Amino acid sequence: MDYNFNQIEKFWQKKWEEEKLYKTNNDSQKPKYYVLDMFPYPSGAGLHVGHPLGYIASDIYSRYKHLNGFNVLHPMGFDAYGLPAEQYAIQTGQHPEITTDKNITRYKEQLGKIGFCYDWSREVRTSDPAYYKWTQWAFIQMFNSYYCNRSQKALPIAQLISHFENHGIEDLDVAQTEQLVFSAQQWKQMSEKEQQQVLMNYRLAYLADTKVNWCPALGCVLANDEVSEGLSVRGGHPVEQRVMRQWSLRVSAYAQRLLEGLEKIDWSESIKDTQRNWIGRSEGAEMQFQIADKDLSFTIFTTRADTVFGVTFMVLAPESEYVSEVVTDDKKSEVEEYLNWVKRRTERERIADRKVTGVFTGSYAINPLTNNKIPIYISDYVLSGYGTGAIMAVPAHDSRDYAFAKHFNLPIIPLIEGADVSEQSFDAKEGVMMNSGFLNGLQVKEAIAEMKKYIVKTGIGKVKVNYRLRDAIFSRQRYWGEPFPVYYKNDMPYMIPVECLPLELPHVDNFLPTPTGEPPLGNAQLWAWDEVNRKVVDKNLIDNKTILPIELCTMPGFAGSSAYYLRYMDNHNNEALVSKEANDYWQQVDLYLGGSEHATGHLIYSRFWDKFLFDMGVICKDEPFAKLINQGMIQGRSNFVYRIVGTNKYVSYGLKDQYKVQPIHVDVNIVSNDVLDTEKFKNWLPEYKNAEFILEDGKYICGWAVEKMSKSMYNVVNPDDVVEKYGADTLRLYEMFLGPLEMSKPWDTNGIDGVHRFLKKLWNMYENISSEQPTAEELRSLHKLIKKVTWDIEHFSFNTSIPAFMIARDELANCNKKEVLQQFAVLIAPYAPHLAEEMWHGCGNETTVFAAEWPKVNEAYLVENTQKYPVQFNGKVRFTLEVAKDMPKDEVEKTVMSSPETAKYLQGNQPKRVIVVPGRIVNIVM
RNA sequence: GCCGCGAUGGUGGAAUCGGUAGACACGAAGGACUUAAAAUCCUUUGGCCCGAAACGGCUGUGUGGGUUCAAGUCCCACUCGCGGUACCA
Repeated sequence: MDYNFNQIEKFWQKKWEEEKLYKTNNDSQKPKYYVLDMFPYPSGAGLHVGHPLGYIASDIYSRYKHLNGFNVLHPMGFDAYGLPAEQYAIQTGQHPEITTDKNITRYKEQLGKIGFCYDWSREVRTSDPAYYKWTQWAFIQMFNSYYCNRSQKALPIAQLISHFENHGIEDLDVAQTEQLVFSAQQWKQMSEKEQQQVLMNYRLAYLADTKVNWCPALGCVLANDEVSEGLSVRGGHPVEQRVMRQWSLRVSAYAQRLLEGLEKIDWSESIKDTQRNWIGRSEGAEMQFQIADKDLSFTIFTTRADTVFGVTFMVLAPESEYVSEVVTDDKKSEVEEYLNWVKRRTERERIADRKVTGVFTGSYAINPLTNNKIPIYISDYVLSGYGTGAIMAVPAHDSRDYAFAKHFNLPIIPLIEGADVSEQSFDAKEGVMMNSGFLNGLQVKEAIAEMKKYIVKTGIGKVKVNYRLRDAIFSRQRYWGEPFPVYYKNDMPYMIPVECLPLELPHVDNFLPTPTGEPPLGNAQLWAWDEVNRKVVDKNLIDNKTILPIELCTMPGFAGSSAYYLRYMDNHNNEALVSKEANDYWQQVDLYLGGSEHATGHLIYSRFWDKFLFDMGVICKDEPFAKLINQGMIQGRSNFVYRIVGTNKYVSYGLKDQYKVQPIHVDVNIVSNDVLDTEKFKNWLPEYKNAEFILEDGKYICGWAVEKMSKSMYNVVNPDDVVEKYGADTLRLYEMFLGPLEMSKPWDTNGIDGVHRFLKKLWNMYENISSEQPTAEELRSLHKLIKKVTWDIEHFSFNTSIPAFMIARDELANCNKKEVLQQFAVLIAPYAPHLAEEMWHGCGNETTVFAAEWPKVNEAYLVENTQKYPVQFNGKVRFTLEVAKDMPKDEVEKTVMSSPETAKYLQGNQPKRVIVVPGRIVNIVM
């Protein structure tokens, strides 16, 4: 009988659905295991063959865990809000809701064909009001919280208010935007609005004027992780710096916990390193520098406290608040000119053009250790957002300060013995100090510690830890996102009552900003809040007393994806994000699979969000994902034909050097094993209708290259086509066979035949099954396979299992014993579930293979009677000796030494050493 | 610049604890079946050398050194490629 995979797969997919085979319950006596894929954004292009790679891997692991007796949660959903649907809406007028729904339907159809064991009853969509209700709810909780540095956790803002009432800011150690100073008395005298403004300085979700990445092309603000080298990650549009009133999340408050948390999760070192760099902890000191002839000082941050004796000038960031106070009258115009120039420069220009620029303020500071007067400059190489926006410059030991000093002809004082600073600075943190008063003779590390002590003792500064991690800007001037549960009264934001959630996204017809420059939500008619009746009303009714305007921005993409893993645990709950019971049962994600491109975005925000909910007592784990695996990207493999320039003739790859040719991308779907189907090519596009070919060996061979998988390269391979042609099981097996899961690799359909042939052969084994007892040899093959496949799955080494299956099939080619074949079916069930069902049923089982039990290795079957020992002389293998398996080490040695082969190689000499590695090898050193 | 990862036949890759490198698959070559093709099956396939033949010799995992009885694997230095990040004081 033929292996009719299409029929088989359709049959089982239908059956699984009818029997609700993959529905998971929250109450089970079994141990739990939670496997999660990063949910996709449903793009209009549909899935290409690269997308399911991680899904297949997680599906294999889920099925394996299930067969091992775990209650496995393996859900799927959609990150449905996002820019592309909105951009599409602007171009076509199609409402994003419609296109998104259409795309999701398509995705589910495509995923369904691959045979995943998702529990679709737990599906979530970020754009579903029942879902984003909890995104809005979490935002309100953050608004109503502050972060206490002493207890290292988020606490209710009410506690902070009561502190203010009793003590003002005295004895307060909390995360804040800026250091405010007021007493309890002053707090009580503040107006309601003033108090609200003060609280904004502490809330975990806060509204503030912030320097933001503004992308004019997208008409929208972007977070730091959404910008790379001055361009937007999505679309590659230029980004500029702007100050705008924005919502932000105080992620920076959690910097230390986000850093420490990395120690207890099983993620790859590379992704942990990326997060460590992004958090950017640096230990140093803050120091006060007095300004000469003025009653004013300013603070700098440094990690090189040891170099204060070499400070020969100071530099302020152009945006520094001290600039205006420091500039002398005669320098005013010059400074203003410079500041304007800096403002005009785009972020991209600044990065591309690193020439030294700056301007002298006319003022001097006093070096607190040498008491020298040192000039204060302004330059854009100092960033306002890091540290205090001001630095002490040590040209001898910092390359940036060095370049600046050379340019402005400022003194350079070397501080480390033997360091030659005539050509460049000496940046390394090592060596012995000199020219440094009481630090002379100390090692750099000792000097740093010594100077910190001095700074603290004399009160000119304090020890300080700085983080690079910034607060996340949370407003987007966009339509297709979660609405903020916020309305404005007296120009201050207020939260919509939690009982009134969700605040549903209103309908609009125009997705562009309003003529007055407001975000697209400004086009919504029903977008005002009736504070008395607690409902959304027409915005024409706004009277700023009881009918109030609602926030017009929406939340960013990462809002909905930050806590979705919790919602799967209990997705129909309308009373809570997740019930206590559901969360206690599922705890956290045990295995999370997804791309490493989310290292500084989603994977940071999710950890932050989780820690916050943990602080609130909503959930029981303070890390969301216990183990993370990053599957590699699948790149495209493009094919080329070579047109002879100026003709409609195409020359085969091997002959192209004889002509002047132009390579042209050709659709990979009309090429097989790099051989072009010339007839299909002629019909592919009108321009090739009359194409002529110069063949080699009767074939047209195409060239190839690895490129990104994209429409314009004609190298997109659609999983539906592969399923149609080879079946889902072949696709699943082949994607795993392609190489190690975590490595990036090009999709190359060459070779899929081999895997398909294997499944065909496997299928043919399941005819005429007998209930005879298997032989020892057959049991050995089977148990070798059990051992190998078990090890592979446990170690996520799925690619190496497939050869093992192939070898075992070859060894068992003539075995038709039920006992062997049905265990084989269970072993391959995670990889090729449809065929496994057929095999399982072929063995006479009534249940589905999903209900089977994972076979256990019986070591006794693995024992061989004899063992081959390769005998090496000085590392080279000379012959192989077969001895009894259980022969002890010294017996092996004796047997080897007394063999005639050994005598031949020894030629009467005594060996220096004989080494027997148990069960492996004999090494004779002459 | 800094951080991380990688480099093995014509190709994808295997070698899991330092123990016979090249498993498995693709491709290629030759053969069987067939009027023919497809499908299927069999043989060969890192390179070089000797030979009538061998279960013969040499060489071989980016480069150069080292440790070891033994190195693709460990150590040092370097080259190239990929990914991330960048005036972070």
